[in-house]
Amino acid sequence: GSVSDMLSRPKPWSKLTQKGREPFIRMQLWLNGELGQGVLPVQGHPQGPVLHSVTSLQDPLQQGCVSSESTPKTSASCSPAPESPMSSSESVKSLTELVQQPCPPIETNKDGKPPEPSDPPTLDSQPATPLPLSGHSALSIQELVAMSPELDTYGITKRVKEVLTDNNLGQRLFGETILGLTQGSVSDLLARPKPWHKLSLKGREPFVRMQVWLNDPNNVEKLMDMKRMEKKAYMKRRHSSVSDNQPCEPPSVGIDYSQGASPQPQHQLKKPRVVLAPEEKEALKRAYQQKPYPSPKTIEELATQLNLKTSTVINWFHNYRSRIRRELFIEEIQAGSQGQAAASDSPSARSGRVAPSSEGDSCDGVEAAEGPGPTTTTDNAEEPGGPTAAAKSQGGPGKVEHEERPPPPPPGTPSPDDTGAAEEASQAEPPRPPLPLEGPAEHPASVPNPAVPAAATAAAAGEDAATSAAATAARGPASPGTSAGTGTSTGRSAPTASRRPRSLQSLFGLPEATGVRDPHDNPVRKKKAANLNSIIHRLEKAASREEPIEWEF
DNA sequence: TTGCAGTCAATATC
DNA sequence: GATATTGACTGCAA
Repeated sequence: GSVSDMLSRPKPWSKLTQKGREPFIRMQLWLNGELGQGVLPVQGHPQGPVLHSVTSLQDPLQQGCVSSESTPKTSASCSPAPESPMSSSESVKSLTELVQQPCPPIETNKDGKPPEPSDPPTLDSQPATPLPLSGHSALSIQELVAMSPELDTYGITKRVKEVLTDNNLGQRLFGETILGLTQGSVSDLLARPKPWHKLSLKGREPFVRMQVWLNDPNNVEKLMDMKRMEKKAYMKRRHSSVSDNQPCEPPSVGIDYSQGASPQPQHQLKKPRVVLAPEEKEALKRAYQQKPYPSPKTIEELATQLNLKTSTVINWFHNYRSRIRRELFIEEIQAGSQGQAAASDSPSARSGRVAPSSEGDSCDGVEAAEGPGPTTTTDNAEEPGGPTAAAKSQGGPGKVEHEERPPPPPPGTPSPDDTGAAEEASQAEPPRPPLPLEGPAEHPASVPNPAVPAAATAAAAGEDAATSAAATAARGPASPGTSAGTGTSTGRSAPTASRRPRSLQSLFGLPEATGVRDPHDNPVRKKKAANLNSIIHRLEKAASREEPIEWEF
């Protein structure tokens, strides 16, 4: 709607606000074929080295960026379409420079304004996560992301972890300073990176930042500086509060409820965090096992029986589905890097070969071949074969076509209706059926994978290991080939990667980042893809047949 | 409206 | 104190 309006009734430049000018600049760049080429330093800081690159073309915007600094707090500034400057053609050059030269992650504060001691918040605190990346950088990073070649997320996080631990740098510092994310997010990201092709543009951002950071020869040094400054600030603050005889503020440098003088009300407004009891979780898992996508009614019942808010139940299901998916990605990666690293260029494989330094550790205990097991009722998820198998089986196809479909009937699973499950759940420790929650309860892989129910089923149904493996391996590249592709993100990435400018290559220069992805020149891969497609096709058919009965198991 | 991705931030665990 | 986990929230897309 906005586009339509803009295209049919463009306002004169002079009447546009800075923000309003943005789309036009984008259009102009797009027309020039420049959009995306120029990039600001990821860690763009006020005095970011490349800032100039953006100027020429859009002065106004440039200012916008600057001004945006005043509102950088909200993650919004960092999100999708922040006021960001565009980059001009020359920025391409800057981009390269940027990446090759030490980018100034934390500088901002260094000279200009060191992180306020007493107000450490400025930089670290505040959910102002995006602080580190003020306005312009925010946008540029997006461009960068858009043009970025396929990155080996697994390898990147691995290296980041190494660097951080080697240098005794914390996730919080790194996250807030370099990524603009909180510690929890960083932890999650580092521990469970999603494969590049599964990431949305926004989701890729942190990885691009990490890559750029890794390429910065002074990265560690800068973080160290930052760390020192923080410490100093903290000491100072502590000192002053002590001398003032006031209760110390929460030491957390980064948090700042203490902001302002009225933390009180805030505290009161805070809702206590809900913590689900183990039994409740188990019950939910069981319910999930039977119905990953419960109907509102079911949710209602579950909530009632577990004495939870329905929103809590809803959230739980959302989170659980999504986290399981993540787990599977990881397993897939591990399995892939171990199994067919050489054969495919799926992210997993790539991660294996890419990071030579890190190579070899990615996989452990994952048997390439799995027994009949993937879907055994009892789900020996803990087994090496279990998760792997699950991951594999669900690998590409499922996600591809049936991602959000109700999962296939868990093989062997009786078909109690969800209510029953809930009931069961409500009873503290009921003698429950051999559901996967048991031992491996926590093991996502043991649960029907929401992401790829169909595939899982297929696998269970007799997809041979090779096929499953193929699914996994072919996943990345194969998917695009598939009619459905791997979902939107994949669709996005592929084309992008293929037309990325050289400068970007240099940006992400590392061999692994070069996105050596040519699904086409690998016959094996093709074969696998074909295989996959046929599986998907069959599954689809089967699925549509089942639909009428509502996937009620 | 529903589901998802991405995050935050409180809390648990190491 | 650092890191991991997880319930909740936001924004977006179908």
